[in-house]
Amino acid sequence: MTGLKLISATDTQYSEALLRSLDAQRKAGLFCDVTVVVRGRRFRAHRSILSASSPYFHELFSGAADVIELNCVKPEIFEEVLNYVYSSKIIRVRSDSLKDLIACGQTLGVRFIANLGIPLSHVKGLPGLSKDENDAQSKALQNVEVKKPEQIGLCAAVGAMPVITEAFSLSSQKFRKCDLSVKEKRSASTNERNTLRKKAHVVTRRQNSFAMDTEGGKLPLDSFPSQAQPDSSTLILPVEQETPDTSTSMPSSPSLSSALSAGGSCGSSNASTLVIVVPEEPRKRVLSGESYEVVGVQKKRVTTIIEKSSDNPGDFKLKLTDVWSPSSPESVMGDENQFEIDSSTSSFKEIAPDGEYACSAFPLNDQPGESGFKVKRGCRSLTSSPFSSTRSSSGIQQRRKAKSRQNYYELIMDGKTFYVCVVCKRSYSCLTSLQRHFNVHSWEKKYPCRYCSRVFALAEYRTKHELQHTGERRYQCLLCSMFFMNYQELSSHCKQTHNQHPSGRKERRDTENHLYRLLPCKTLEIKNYSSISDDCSGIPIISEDGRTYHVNLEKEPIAEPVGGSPAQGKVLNWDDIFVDMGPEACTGNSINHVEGTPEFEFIIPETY
DNA sequence: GTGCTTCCTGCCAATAACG
DNA sequence: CGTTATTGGCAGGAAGCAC
Repeated sequence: MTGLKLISATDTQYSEALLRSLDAQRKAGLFCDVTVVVRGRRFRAHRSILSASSPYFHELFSGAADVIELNCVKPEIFEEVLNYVYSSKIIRVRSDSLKDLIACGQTLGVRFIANLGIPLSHVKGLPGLSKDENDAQSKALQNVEVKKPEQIGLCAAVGAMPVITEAFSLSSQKFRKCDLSVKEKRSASTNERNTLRKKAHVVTRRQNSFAMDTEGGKLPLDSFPSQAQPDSSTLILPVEQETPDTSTSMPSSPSLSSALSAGGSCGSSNASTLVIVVPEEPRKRVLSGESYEVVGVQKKRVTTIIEKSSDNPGDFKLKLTDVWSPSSPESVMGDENQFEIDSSTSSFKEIAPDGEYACSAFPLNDQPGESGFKVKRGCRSLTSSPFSSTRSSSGIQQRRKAKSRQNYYELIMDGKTFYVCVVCKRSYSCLTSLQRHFNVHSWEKKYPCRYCSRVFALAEYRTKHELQHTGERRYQCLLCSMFFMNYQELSSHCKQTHNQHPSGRKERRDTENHLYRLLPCKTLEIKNYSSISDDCSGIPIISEDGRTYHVNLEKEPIAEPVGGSPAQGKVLNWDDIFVDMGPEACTGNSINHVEGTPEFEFIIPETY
């Protein structure tokens, strides 16, 4: 029985290729079995595709309808929806049509399009979005034209549960209205939807297909449209994922149209550029070798209005970015796919370095075994393009990001990119800051103190902590020659004793005339920290999450400051380290380096 | 309220890894 | 060897906490 393994393989390009093939068939009129007539304009399509993408059509096609007349939307809007259904991309849309597009997506239950109208306010730390401003903006966004889920039938009681509303009713008179607590709040938008809905007329539809009962009834789980397995007897409105689980969390999506209309409410300046993060359903991926699933791998689609065209005020560009992101730091790396939509052209610009749409030319990850093949790094095709220069520079970034773990969302506002932690939604202007921060969540690396049992998530925390053990005072006030252990002590001293800022600055940006000097850190000259890794040598340590680590004390000896022989051949003694230790430096049980116990205490930050 | 400690994050330099 | 990615130190503010 040895040597037998179950092999799983996933063709990650299949779905993309299949969709392209179906789209080609649609455009060629091949095998189309349904016609949608929108204000006299006919659209041929495949019943199964529409029904799988839209609960609206699913209900309609539950009957025997071959021809559907749909007058509640504009033909050009429906064409965009249809393009999305067959390509997963929004190819071209004018900003003044976006509201209609979102409304159409909500009406038809096309989640991606409907979710374009979810507020920005859930992203923390954005400039100009303080707590109060966040609240204010949230309130402001509720007043704009975009219909948030709660405004169209989502009440607090149901939370993230899908809600049956009359949103998909073709004739609202035939159905009872939802008795929801937020009735008043949604009234305005509901009326608007009713207006749209009443315009709709279906030539053929299944009888009683829109019956619903929300009075005390348990609402069905939403599964549309990505995992379209709708209950044939109900219609389900796609709703925002509220308060996502941190393990599979995704930030709530900012509102495209809200931001468009709100304009300068986001940030200090009138925002001409903003980004929308639209989450999709977490996907499960099967890795080879063992038949286990990585749950929580997420695909984020970042939609960016790059700029408004100066020529046509109504035109804008959309940049869509797909980011496959593992929720776990041990998960596979993701890739990132971008393309840019230019409203003034019929084509879109690729920003990704891939020759094809990024997702088709670049597997979901390049780890062997994931999909049966491996894309060698740097070998992705770079086809000639009029935007080659842009592609080149962004391609570098793409490759960087692809190499790094994608534990973030990108958020672009006013041309500035922010990186949002998928766990805590903090935003960072520097990707390195976020990557460093993420270890607070993942604890992928652990930084144990050499003198006690504490372990830190950041190397800097450990360094500062160890300075307390050694008592080294590196900060010297130049006015009174006193030494201090850290900047905070120095700063406090300068302000209290000398009534000056330690930088000696007159202005905030003045970096000259420091009132202190910083001595080299002797503590850190004792190199080769012990580290925790997955190496099987060394002392095994079982962390609180049940994983086993090994501390290699042979390779990375625990420092022995007293008479020890530090690495790198430099002999240090306490006189080299201590400036003025004093009795208080050894208080408590902080120093136990003699024992060198490998049983670390994991210090979980409160913010974790 | 005050003082101390810890945490956070933009910025930057050093180092490692890669092609 | 040049470029890119990673790591970690520093500044300085904010938050938390004890008193």
